[in-house]
Amino acid sequence: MKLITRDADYAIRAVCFIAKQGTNKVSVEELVREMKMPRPFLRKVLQILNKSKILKSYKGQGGGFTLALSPDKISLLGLIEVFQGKLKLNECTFKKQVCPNMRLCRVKKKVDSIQKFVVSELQGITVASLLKEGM
Amino acid sequence: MKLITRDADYAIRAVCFIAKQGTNKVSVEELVREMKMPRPFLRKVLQILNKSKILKSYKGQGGGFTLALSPDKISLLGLIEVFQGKLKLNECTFKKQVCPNMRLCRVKKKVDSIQKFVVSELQGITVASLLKEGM
DNA sequence: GACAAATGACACAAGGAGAGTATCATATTA
DNA sequence: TAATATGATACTCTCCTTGTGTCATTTGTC
Repeated sequence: MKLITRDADYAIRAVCFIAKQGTNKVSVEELVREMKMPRPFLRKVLQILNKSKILKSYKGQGGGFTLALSPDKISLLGLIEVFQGKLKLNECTFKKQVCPNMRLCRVKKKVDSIQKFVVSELQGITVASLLKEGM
Repeated sequence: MKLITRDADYAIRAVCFIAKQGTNKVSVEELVREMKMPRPFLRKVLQILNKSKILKSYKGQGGGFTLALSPDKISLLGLIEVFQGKLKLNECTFKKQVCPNMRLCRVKKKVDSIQKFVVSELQGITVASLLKEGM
């Protein structure tokens, strides 16, 4: 059970690195050298981050990526959800057909509260806060 | 991201039902009728619960399953870990080769603390507590 | 003892998700 | 216009989830 999948993990590291470079564009080449990730996979990750408007991309010679948002506006939760969809620990594997008492289900209620905690924790961690402590 | 996989979910419901029947043996037939789970899959789930000494099985005519432990000794965490292995949210997808600063990694630290919370919450929910509130 | 009724032990299979690759199209700028 | 970036997209490979199916073994009843 992974809370953070590989692509999300790559994304976190890449975004932190890009954030550190400020307004300087960072190319895929640079990231590959620096972080030793598989090039094609990283490219896909960056493209997704671009589409979801967390990064801004520049094509052509001298192109690359910069942040599209300020580092304190990018949370771990946000990055995770870009790749894994909305964080849901509480989805019942049985839909209505099997489990008629969804509202009363104590298991679901407990998992709901766990989920709330996890979401709020992940929301509180921003790229800015990660950089501050020297990642 | 599922916290509780399907087999663990089946297990929780089956164990609760069996617990309600006290010392009476419960057969697969009965469980299938009652809970509408696929028969062969449920059989597998029950066999696993038997092997991990949460249930006790009785072969032959009139056989079935009873609890091997008292309901307050069976936690949600225990049931989940039988099927999904030790609950670990905090395993870094990068081992040492890529991520040299495992100890300093703030992401890992945060996830560690989230994991501790989740584990302790799930440990606190027992079959006894589920039954008390009328599952 | 024979038979029926239960569980035990496996081996197999379909489907999807995670992780990664490969190729061509498009934009930029020197 | 050629070189250098990213964009779009389709494909592969493997493992995990969610099952199914078959035969063996045990046990209670007639």
